[in-house]
Amino acid sequence: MNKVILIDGNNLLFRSYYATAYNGNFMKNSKNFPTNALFGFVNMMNKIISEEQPIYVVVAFDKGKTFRHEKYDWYKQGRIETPTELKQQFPVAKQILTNMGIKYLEIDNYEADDIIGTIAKMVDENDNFIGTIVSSDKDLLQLISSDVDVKLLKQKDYIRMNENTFFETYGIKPIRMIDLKALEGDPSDNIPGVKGVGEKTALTLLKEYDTIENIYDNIDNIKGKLKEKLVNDKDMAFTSKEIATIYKEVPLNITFDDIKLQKENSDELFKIYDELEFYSFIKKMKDTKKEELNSNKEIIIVRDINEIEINDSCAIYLELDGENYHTANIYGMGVYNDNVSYYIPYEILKQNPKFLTDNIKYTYDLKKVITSLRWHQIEIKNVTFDTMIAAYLLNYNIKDDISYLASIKGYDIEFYDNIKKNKNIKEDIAKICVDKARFIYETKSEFYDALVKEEVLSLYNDIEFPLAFVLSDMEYTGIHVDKDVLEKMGEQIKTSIDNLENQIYEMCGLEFNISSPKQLGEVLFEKLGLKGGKKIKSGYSTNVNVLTKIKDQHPVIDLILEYRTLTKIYSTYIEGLKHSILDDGKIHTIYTQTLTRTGRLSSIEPNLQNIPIRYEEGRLIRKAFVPSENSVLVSSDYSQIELRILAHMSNSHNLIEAFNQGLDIHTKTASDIFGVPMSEVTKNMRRTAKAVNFGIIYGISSFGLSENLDINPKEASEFINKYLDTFPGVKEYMNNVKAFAYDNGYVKTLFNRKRVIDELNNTNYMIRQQGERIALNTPIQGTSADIIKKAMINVFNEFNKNELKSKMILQVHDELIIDCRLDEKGLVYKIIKEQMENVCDLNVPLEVEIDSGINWYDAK
DNA sequence: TCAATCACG
DNA sequence: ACGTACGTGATTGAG
Repeated sequence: MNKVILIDGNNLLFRSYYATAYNGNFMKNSKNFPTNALFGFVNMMNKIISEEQPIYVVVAFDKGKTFRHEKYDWYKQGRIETPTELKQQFPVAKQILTNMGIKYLEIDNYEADDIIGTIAKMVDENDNFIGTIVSSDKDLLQLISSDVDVKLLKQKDYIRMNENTFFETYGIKPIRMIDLKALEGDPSDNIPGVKGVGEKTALTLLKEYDTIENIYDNIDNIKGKLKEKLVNDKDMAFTSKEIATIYKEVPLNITFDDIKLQKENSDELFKIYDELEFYSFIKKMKDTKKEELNSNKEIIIVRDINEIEINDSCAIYLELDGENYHTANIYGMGVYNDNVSYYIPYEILKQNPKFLTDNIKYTYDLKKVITSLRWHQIEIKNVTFDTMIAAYLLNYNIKDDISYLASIKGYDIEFYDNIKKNKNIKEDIAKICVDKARFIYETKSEFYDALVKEEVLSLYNDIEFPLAFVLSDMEYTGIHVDKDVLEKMGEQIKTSIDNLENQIYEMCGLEFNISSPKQLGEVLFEKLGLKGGKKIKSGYSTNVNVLTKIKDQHPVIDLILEYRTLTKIYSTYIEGLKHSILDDGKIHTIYTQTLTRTGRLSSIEPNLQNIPIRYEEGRLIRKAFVPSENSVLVSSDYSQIELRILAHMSNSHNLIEAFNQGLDIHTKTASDIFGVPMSEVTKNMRRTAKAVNFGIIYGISSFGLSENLDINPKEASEFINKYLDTFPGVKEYMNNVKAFAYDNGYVKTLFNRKRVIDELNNTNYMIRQQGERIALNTPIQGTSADIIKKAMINVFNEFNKNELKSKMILQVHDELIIDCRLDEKGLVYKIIKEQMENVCDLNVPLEVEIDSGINWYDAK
C-alpha cells in the first residue's frame, strides 16, 4: 500500500508565524529577513518526513481569489491582511520544499484545502493508495474516509483522526463536518452558521437528522426557540454549508508519480539554511548524513579471491601509503554498490580479480588508480566515470583528498593526513576505503547530471576523461635522465658557487647568508648604502629586477645575481632532479589534471614544466634528459598559439590576416604601433611589441606594461591604444568578454570549459580589476589548454593505431616531447604535425615547429 | 607554515 | 587614492 502525505502549506506557515511572533518581535537573520515562520515550517516538515517515511508527499498552497467562494464577497472580509513579514517567507518555503525534493502545488483561484480535497479524492478512488492530511485546521476533517486520515496538529503534538476516532469524538460521520459548520459556523473562516446554535446543539441535531437538508425537511418535528433560530437563518445555513464544503475538482492534471518524494539537494539546502542562519538544521543534516554513512552494510574484508562476487557496476577507491603513486604501496581497495561492500586487501588485488577488468567502475582520480595498479602489474579496465574530473569541471574546490569533496556533500570521512597519523591504520582502512567508494557510488549520477546541466559533458567526454589515460601512460613511461651528466654539472657549479661566495664575502666585508633576502637586503642597502632599495613587508626587496637596476652601483651585484642563478640550478635542478630519478633510471612526474583554474596541467614531483631554457647556464640541464635506446627526443611546439586563439576568438580581421600571411606577429605588431614598415622594425621595437602582445593576453593594464618595459605608464598607455586602434576587433572582443563575465559570473573557453570569477563581485576595486584580467586571460589560456589536450589524445590514439614503440612523454603547455624510435621518426613527425595542427578548425592556421636531438637540449 | 625568489609557458 | 600583469612548482630562510 502506497501512502500519500498531504500537507496544508499555508496552515503550517501561518501557525508557526503566529506561534512565535510576539508584539512584532520575531526571529530574523542578521540581514533582518524574518525567519520565524520558516523555522517552524522546516521543523515540521522534517518531523513529518521522519515520522511518516512517506514515498509520496505534496504541499498545497493558496493562490489568488477562491473560486468556490467568489459569490460571497463577505467571505474573506473578516480575514486580516497577511503581514508582510509572513508573506516574505512564502517563496523561501517553496524553495526549501523544492530542494527537499517535495512537490508543492498552487493553482490560480484555489485554496490549499481544495487541492488537498482533490488529491484526497484521488486517493479514495485508487485502491493502491492511502493518505494522511497534515493541518491544524479542523475543516479538513471532512475529508476523512476509509483511506484517508488526518493528523490534526495541536500546540505541542497532534491527534490522529480516522473514521473511528472521528465518530467516537463527534458521534457523526466525517463528511457531516460540513453540516456541523453550516449550523455552528466558524468565526475564523467567517462562516456565519445559524445564530445561537453551538457545537453541542448542532451535534445533537445531526446525530438525529444526519444532514441539514433532512433537518429542514423535518423542521416541524423541532420545537420552540431552536426551531425559530433554524428557520430565521435557513439561507445562512445552506450558504454556510456550501462555503464549508471543500471543492474536490481542482484541475491539477497530476498523477501520483508527480508527487513522489525526490532525493534532496543538500547543496542547495545548506546554502538556503546558511542564508537563513538555521545552523541547527545544517547540523542536523550533517548528522543525518553521518548516520546514513554509519548505517553501512557490513564490510566484507575479502580473504579469498573467490569470495568476490559483483554483479553490477560499482565504485572503487584505492588507498595508498604515500602521496606519490609512482612509489607508494597499495593498502587495498574499497568496492561499493547497492549489493556489495568489500574491502579487498593488496594481496588479493595482486591476483587480478576479474571484476577489475569486467565490471563497469567509477573512480575518484582515475589516473592515480590505473597508474598505481600498473606499477604493481594489476590490470584495470572499464572505468567509465571519474568524480574528481567531473568535480573539477564543475568548479568545485578540489583539495586532492576525496574527503574534502565528500565533506561538501555531507559525508564525514577521515582525511588522509589524519589516516597517516593514526596508528591503527590497519583496522580503520577498510571502513574508510569503503566509505569513499560509497561516496563515489552515491553521488555519481548527481555529478553526471550536473555535467549535463552545466553543458560541460562533451568537454568531459571528449577531452578530460580520455586524457587521464593518456597522462597515465606518459607518467608511467617516464623520461630517462642521465645522473652522471647531472653530477658532473653539479661539481662544476658547486665550485663556482664556492668561489662566488668567497668573493662576495670579501667585497662586502663580512660573511652572511646570501640566500637570505633579509640579510642580503641589510648588507646591500644599509652596510654598503646602495640606493633604490624598495621596501616590502619583511625589509628590502632583493629580486632580480631590483638588483639589475642597481648593478652599476657596486660590482658585487653581478656576483650575487650569478650566485642566485647557480644556487637555483644546483638545488632545484641538480640535487632536486637527482633525487627524483627512480631505480629504472627515469623520472616519472605526476601531472595534476584537476588543479589549475584555466584548464592547464601542472607537473609535480618533480616539476618537468619549468626546466631551464631561457639562459644558457640553466639550459645545459636539458642535456641530462635523454631518449631510450635507438631513439631521439622529438619536441613539437605550437607557435604563438595564444595569439592565434585571440585572433580566432576576437575574429579580428587584421590579426587573422597577419597570421594567414605567415608574418612574424611581434614584428607586425611593432610595425603597427610604431607606424614604420616591417622592414624598419628594430630589435627594441620588436621587444616592446612582444611585451604588448603578452600584455593583451594577460588582460592588459598600462601600469603593468609600463612596469614590465620600464617605461612610464603614459607611454605604455599610448602603445596599448595604438594596438587597440590597429586591432579594433580585439578591443571589441575584450569588452564583450568583460561584459559576459560580469553578467554571468564566469567565463568560458572555446570548448566550454568554465571558470567562475568571484573576484568580479568583490567590493575592493583592485580585486575587481584582477577579476577582469582573469576574465580576459582565461578564455585564451584555457582554450590553448583545451587544444593541446585534444591533440595529445589524438596523437596517443594514432601512435597506438600504428602500433608505434615511440612514446609521448612530456607536455609543457604548448609543447609535446616524444621519445622517438629512430626507425619511426618519419611517421612520428607526420603524426604529430598532422594531429596537432588539425586538432580543431580556427580562423587562423595552427602551426607547430618540430625538432629532434640526442637529448632535450638539442631538440630545440 | 609563510613569504620571497626564480624556474617555465 | 589606490598599486598590478596570466598560469604554475620547488627551494630557502625565518618565525
